[in-house]
Amino acid sequence: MSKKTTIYDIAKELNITAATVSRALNNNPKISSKTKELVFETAKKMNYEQNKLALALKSGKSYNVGVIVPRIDSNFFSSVIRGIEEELYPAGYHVIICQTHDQEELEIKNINSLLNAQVDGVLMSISNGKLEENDSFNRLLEKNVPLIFFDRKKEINNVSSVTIDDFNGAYMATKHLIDQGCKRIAHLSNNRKLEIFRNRYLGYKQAILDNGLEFDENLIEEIQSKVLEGRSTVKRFLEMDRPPDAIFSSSDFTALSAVQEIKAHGLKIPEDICVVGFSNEPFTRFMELSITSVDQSPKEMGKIAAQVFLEEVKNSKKIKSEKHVVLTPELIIRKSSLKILKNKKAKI
Amino acid sequence: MSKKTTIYDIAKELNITAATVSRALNNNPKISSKTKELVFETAKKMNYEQNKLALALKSGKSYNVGVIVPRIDSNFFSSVIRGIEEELYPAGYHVIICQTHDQEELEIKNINSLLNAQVDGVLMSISNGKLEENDSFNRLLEKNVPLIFFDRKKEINNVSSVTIDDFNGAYMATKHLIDQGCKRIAHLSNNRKLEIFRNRYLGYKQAILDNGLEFDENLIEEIQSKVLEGRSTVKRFLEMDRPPDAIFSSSDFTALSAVQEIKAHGLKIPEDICVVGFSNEPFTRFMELSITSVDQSPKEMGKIAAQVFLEEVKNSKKIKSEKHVVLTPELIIRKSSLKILKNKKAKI
DNA sequence: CTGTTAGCGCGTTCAG
DNA sequence: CTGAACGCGCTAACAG
Repeated sequence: MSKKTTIYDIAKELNITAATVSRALNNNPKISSKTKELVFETAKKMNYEQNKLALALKSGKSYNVGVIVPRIDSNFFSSVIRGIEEELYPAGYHVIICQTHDQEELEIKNINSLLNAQVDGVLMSISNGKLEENDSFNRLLEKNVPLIFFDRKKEINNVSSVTIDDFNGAYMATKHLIDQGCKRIAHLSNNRKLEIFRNRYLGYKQAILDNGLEFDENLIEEIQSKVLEGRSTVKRFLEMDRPPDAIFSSSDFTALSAVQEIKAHGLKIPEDICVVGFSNEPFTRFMELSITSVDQSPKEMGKIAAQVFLEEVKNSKKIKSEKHVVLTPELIIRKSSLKILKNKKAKI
Repeated sequence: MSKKTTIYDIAKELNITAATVSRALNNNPKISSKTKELVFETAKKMNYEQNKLALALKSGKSYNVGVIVPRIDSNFFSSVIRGIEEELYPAGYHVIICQTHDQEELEIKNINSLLNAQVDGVLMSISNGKLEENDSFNRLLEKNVPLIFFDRKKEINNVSSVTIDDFNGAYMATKHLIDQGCKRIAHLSNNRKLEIFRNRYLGYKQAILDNGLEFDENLIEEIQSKVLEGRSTVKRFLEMDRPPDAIFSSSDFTALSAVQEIKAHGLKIPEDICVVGFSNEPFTRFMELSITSVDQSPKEMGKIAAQVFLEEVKNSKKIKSEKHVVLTPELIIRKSSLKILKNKKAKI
């Protein structure tokens, strides 16, 4: 109701200029401490609050940062966001969260909207599209809007990224299955045009080869990470002449569907077949049959992505240089893959 | 890199005034269609894009709307948000999502931040705090920022809300358990200072009383909706002299913990004890032992909340009037409570 | 140390 | 139908 008080109001109150008030409020050293005090006092008294919009117009900065993720209802992404928030709020930034639902058109729309909202930067995990000639990234770069990828990245000049070592995570997971005595390990993959899934595939493959197991293309399938779609693939696996004795999934959600399908077939986990997922979603721990998974320290990832952004903003004048942070994944071993007791160090 | 083109640039290009350009762009009827065409053409040619910040400063509108939820990694809230987005994006608004993590201090901080960001409205589901003398809501109202509650609301003058009929949802769920032959139905409640949990409690109670069952206070416990906290309570229930034969939980997450604890005790679901949750989170469907739950049509809820907001903005001059939309919940019956085959209509 | 002036980009009178 | 001028709230440049 009551009109917002501006620096002019408090200037009039004190018989000084708005400029002086502005300087005082910004702690400009050229202002006498007396007037500063006075200004701060009456500012408080009059319930003054800085108009961010005017500041934004003037400075060209909106203090808004866009975060684009495939979806927010996976613990991985919501945790990354949490990390970003924790780092960015104290720095005075706001976070605008957008979802692509893995649709490229939405991704482009989101980028345009954020550009339109004059965001100071964009932190994103790219969507699962064809990705061939999507130039929306370039539009960001043209406008000099810092862009930082996390998790799902793409190689672009001058664009920094924060990821985990997906190759190694997959390698560890597969090696663990091999250590458990598994000989035919299937892999539920995902769109391998995305680096993360390609790297998980490669890590899996390397572990197979390094350990003298047979590498069988038939045991690999590229599916969407939807719970239901995974089941048919697993069904096919189980009905093979030589079915797998383990499944390494590049997603916890497909790992879940694998568990369901395996049980439906009357097989036992981990006795008949072991299962390992990826992401360490909370449900993998809470299930009665807990699922082994690879943790990606998502909150940490978000924090670091935010830090990289803040640095880029600070050094905006200097020549941009890419920064690529790679976090180390951790294998969380649970029931779904634990055939052998830890201390036995069995050798099959 | 290249300076953004403004209406001045395109004015100079055409030897007219910025004002004319502005009017043309806004389809002001007083502009000749010829100049309009011309303006639109060159605007496109010069890659003109409206500076929202300037517009915001001028109009006092930021075209940003704040959405505050306890957390985003529950399907319920992320679906509500999805609904809000679908309604608000086409109207030119952006959505800033904030999480309270059920901490009142964060709630207050979020409101202040949003206020600071000059949002045009706030849609929120209140947090699980003491809630006694929290005046941050009033600060919104004082500044005439439309506030709309969804799901978790609070009675405040001039504040609209969108909720489901929690009483009835709980009543239906409890009645269903009674129809299944259950006689001692426990209730996992939650902070009953929040209307939703109070109403679910009341619906449960009413169903018990209406059907001549014994209402036993010992079978009710007010817990946080954390998976782990629930287990100890269920443990206590199961170790009673006369343990319950059903559990109605006001949250799917505690329902999940109940299932785990019951299984750990070697009891069978639904034969020995039935379980019903609330919210219809996806995992209730995907679990091997699927859980009966009450669906809250979250996306619909989000859409309606957004519509109510848009209306309030449109009629900002008129006297504000509260609007309270109450959606009808739906009981989704699954394995965890299905003792009796549907068609038998048994009567115990 | 502080006042004056100007401009960020837009919409909106008020004239013509 | 269109131009000139102003103001939104703030900061930065230039004076003094």
